[in-house]
Amino acid sequence: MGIADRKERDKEELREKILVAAKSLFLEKGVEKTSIRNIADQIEYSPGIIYHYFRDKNEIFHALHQGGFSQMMEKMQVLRSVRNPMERLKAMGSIYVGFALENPDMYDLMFIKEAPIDHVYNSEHDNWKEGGGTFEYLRMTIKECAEQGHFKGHDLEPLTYLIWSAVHGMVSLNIRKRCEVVLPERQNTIIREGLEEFFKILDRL
Amino acid sequence: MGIADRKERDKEELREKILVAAKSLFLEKGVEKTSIRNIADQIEYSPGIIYHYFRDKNEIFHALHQGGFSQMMEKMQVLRSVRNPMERLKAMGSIYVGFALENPDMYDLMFIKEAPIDHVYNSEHDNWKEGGGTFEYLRMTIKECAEQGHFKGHDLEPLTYLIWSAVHGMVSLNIRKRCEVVLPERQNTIIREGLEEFFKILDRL
DNA sequence: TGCTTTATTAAACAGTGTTTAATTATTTTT
DNA sequence: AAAAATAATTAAACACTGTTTAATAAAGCA
Repeated sequence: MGIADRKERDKEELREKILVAAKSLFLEKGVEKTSIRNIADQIEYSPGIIYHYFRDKNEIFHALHQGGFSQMMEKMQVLRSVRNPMERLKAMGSIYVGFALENPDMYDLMFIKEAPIDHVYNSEHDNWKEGGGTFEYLRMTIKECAEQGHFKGHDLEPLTYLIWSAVHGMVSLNIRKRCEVVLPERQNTIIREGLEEFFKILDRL
Repeated sequence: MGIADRKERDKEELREKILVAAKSLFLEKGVEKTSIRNIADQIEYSPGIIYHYFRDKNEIFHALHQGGFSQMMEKMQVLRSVRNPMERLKAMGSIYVGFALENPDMYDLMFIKEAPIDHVYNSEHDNWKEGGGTFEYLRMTIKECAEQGHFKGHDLEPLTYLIWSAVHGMVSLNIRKRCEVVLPERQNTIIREGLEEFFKILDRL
């Protein structure tokens, strides 16, 4: 069975090559402006071959999309050592922002780019990787905060959404270049400073 | 000179027709998926004619982009009657969200879609229409709140950015369909509920 | 009327995603 | 080892895209 295995590996290898090439091109020129022919050129194969490994361009997008969530969850692992839920919540915000600033194009892919319409939620669909897991973790953390006496008088589900939105908003406005309206001398630091203000607010809730 | 005037009007008329067609198509199918030929078909002219009125597709995008800000500022006019700055701030949030939910595709155009790279900030560039005015107004309102004793211990510039981001975040996550992670029964109301939580927080600052 | 300018178009160019049929390479069977 | 079957890969085509060009039609003016 070694031969079949090796063939399987070879196939997997080319699939991986396509993904690596697609990722570098997507992040460099954007999804829309990267053509199948560009990817084929990079891996030195004909364009047609790509359709033997992915149904269409969207499927390539999705494969990378999933990879992004794995990558982010990886970074979140350090939160395990943070016992105090409010500290954990704030640390989560820092990690989230850090990930977004270090991988702006991947973040764009994950949270800003329009999700292709034909995104079918089949049985194999792993909600954890697709971001639901991260939100679930945020929800749990906020619930723990509430149990420790925070967020009195608040409805936790919309509050969770608001907290996520605040951080996402700062990051996405920056990524999509809507920050020119901010005072020029503060544009580079506005996200981290905004996060600081956010922490001050959270501490008082 | 009447003839020249009429010609001017006719020209303006076709320009307007192109914009109306482009807008309806952009909002219906998205900018990327609307072709010049689609627009030409809709106005029953040949594709080439469009390049006599707009340099390229981006210029059409920008014309609509600007129109969106005028539209939004229009809605903001009612704020003039709100004397209390904190009430005005909250009302601003409601109007902002209202505009976004009523015109999701226009909002997308204004705040989410990647701004074309070649967006040159020339002397005629009207910062007011381009959104800087709205942010300036938000900044002033928050400053007034501070003068009335709110936001003690906060740095107002990043706080302003944070407040904008919170509202933008909620709206943009919704528009780009990242809300499936929210409890299903609350997805439709999550933005307005999130805004309510936000107001509760603001009231205590 | 003929001449000039303007408005409009048809056609072409170089690019796109995707599908098809043909070709090459590899594995399996005889 | 030769032939048949299967898989991997490609070249070519199709129907699109944004944009530019040169040709045509229309309008205004002399």
